[in-house]
Amino acid sequence: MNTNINIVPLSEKIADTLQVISPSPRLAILIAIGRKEACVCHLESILGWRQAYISQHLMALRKAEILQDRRAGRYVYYRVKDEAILSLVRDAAALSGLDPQNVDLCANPDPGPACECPHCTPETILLTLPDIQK
Amino acid sequence: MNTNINIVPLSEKIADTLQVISPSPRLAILIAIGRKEACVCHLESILGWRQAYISQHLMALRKAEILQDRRAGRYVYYRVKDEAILSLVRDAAALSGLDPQNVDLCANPDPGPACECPHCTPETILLTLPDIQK
DNA sequence: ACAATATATTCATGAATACGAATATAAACA
DNA sequence: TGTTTATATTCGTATTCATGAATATATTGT
Repeated sequence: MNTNINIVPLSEKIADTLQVISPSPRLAILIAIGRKEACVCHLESILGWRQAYISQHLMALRKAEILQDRRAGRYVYYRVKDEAILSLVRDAAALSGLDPQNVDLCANPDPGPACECPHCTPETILLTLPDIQK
Repeated sequence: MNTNINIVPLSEKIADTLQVISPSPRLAILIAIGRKEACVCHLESILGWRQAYISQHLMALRKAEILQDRRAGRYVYYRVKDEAILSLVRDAAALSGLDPQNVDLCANPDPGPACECPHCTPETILLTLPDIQK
């Protein structure tokens, strides 16, 4: 069967997507977001990286239309547009000799008290918290 | 549930695999090989690239244990060790807005008369062919 | 032994990427 | 309005990668 599809342009298009997500900081961000949404301070707390560094990678992922952002006041929440990305990351984990379930287990963990966004600390709780790390 | 799995080393391990396969020349090679095996001149014929260029990428894929090689006289045949790699490439194609079936349709096409390896031109046919492009 | 063919490997150079530092922008607070 | 907080963006530099050119190695043919 003769096709009009040429391998070279096909693989270039596939490469465009894979090369956006394959740097490890971006994989970490995608896994950290998981199937929920997360804000930048959330990601800072989970990953322990500088805000500007995270923002740079968010910018690349946003530009590639892999992430969708939603602003709520000062906070910006990011969500993975297509869960197939996460599925692909799990498959890549399996290929790397890892248990794909570990990717799910890592996904969007509780960042703990370091993250004070409304998402993690609803107002009613925030008002009662002592002044920590301020 | 608290896990011992840290996102950062997990994503670094996944990145190791994804970064080996995500350059478009390597994707093209993996697709060209498909679920069969192919030799270097086969790939030359299909992809239209220089032999040394293809060999460099084959070396990287071999080093990452993604490809398995088999020598038959002068000819070296390459095969994709784990079909999950091809599955992942198909998924990446879908994410890139392509029809994953197109990846299968491209896989290991007939290279035509340019490839004279025993694989493509069994001896009985080779003996009867006129002297073309020699 | 030498030549031809198939393939692998190394090195140099230019391009692309990674990341830190600095700074800009937006929204809320005093 | 100015300050604070959350986040985005730009630029520079070091590092890594991509690829061409040259060459080395392995096998077969004469």
